[in-house]
Amino acid sequence: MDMRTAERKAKEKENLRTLILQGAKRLFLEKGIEQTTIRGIAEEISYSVGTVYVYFKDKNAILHALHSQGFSDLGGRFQVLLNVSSPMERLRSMGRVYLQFAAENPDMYDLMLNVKAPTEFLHSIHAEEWNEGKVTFAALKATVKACMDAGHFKGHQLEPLAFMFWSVVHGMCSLMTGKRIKGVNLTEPDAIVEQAYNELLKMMDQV
Amino acid sequence: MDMRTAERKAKEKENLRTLILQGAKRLFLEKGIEQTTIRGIAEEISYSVGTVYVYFKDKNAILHALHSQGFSDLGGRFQVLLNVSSPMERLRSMGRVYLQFAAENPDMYDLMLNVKAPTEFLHSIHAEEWNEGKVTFAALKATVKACMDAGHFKGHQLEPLAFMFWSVVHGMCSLMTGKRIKGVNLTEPDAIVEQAYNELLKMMDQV
DNA sequence: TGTATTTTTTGAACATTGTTCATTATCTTT
DNA sequence: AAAGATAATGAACAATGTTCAAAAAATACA
Repeated sequence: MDMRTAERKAKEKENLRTLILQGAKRLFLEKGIEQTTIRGIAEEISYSVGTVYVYFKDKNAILHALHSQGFSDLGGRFQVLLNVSSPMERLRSMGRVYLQFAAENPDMYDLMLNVKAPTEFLHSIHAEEWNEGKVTFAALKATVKACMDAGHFKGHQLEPLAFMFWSVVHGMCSLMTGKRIKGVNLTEPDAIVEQAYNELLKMMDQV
Repeated sequence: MDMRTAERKAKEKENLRTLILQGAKRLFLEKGIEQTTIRGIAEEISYSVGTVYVYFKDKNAILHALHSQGFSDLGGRFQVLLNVSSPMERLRSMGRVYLQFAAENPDMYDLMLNVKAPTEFLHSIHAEEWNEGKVTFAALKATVKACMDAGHFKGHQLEPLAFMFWSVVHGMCSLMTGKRIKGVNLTEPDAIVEQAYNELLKMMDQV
């Protein structure tokens, strides 16, 4: 096959792949994850069901690709925080950014950290590592380490402490996106989350 | 209808209802939530599919009933802790009990706090309150309040603080049951969770 | 340019799911 | 024992993920 046509074909392939992903994301954000069907995606982009399966092994592969996009987005927001010089302020900002990301993209957050499909996809291709999670957690750990290097969190261990911070904000996001707060509390979910995060910051200040 | 036969029939109805639930739970714990089908449940207890629908509106109703059982179990474990007189020690124990419950019953925990079906059931019957969650959170709030009454957590607000505590332990449980830790960390999930909880306790001590 | 080969796309077909409801079977009353 | 009420049934339906032989389109070659 001609060199240049090969290149073009590769590009067309990549384009169709992203087209499928775009259609999937559109449906996914519009109608929710359960209501996003392969047939729906195919119709959305005016291709047949079979074509979708040429570009993606199965539905889990599509959801995994979308989940990766979500982490890429979140990672980009974390990058911006490198401008914040004070490690403690950077850590506080990371939490706020994380909470805001989940509040703005609840379905995406759900897909990234609650839905089983993405990790099941990893399992199906015999990948035992979860890169997106590793990278995100590494960013958090680096920030916590900088705090400790600056003299904070004396008597604490880096990794468990970082995991604890992740757990707090993830727990809040999970309860929020899962609509578990609404049924329990009278106040607005967003408000209680913000207040709760401030309680954490208060505690952190005293350490 | 005869009074006593009416009673007997009511009892039989109740029995079949719990039989269905038992079968559902057995399948659910054995093969996971996705693989638990109405047909499977019916076969498990040697009844027909139609019968299941006589006793439960739909699949969500069954999953909601199981989720309620889970909260009932957890609530029972919390009751035991009323024997712990020190409010702070009671609070610490509640966290441990919560973490242990999730570690011992990961699928149940998932159903109780991650899976959408139970809350969707509530929505379908136009119930805006989530009783199981309310009761559980109330128990936590009461304990935190006792701590504050005893002079702890000065300068903190009850409800946001309690929600923050819930978020930490729930976040840990969610990351654990969702198998999000394994792909990120080399150490054992159980170990990092225990260490992270200890980091939280350290922080709480200094407040 | 016309034909052969390779690549891409298609959609009918299958298995499995939740759900419904007319029919059948069982039990209760008279 | 017959009539009436209650309970259980499972065939049928619509929707889903998935497969794969066939058709269509693109490319290579003469």
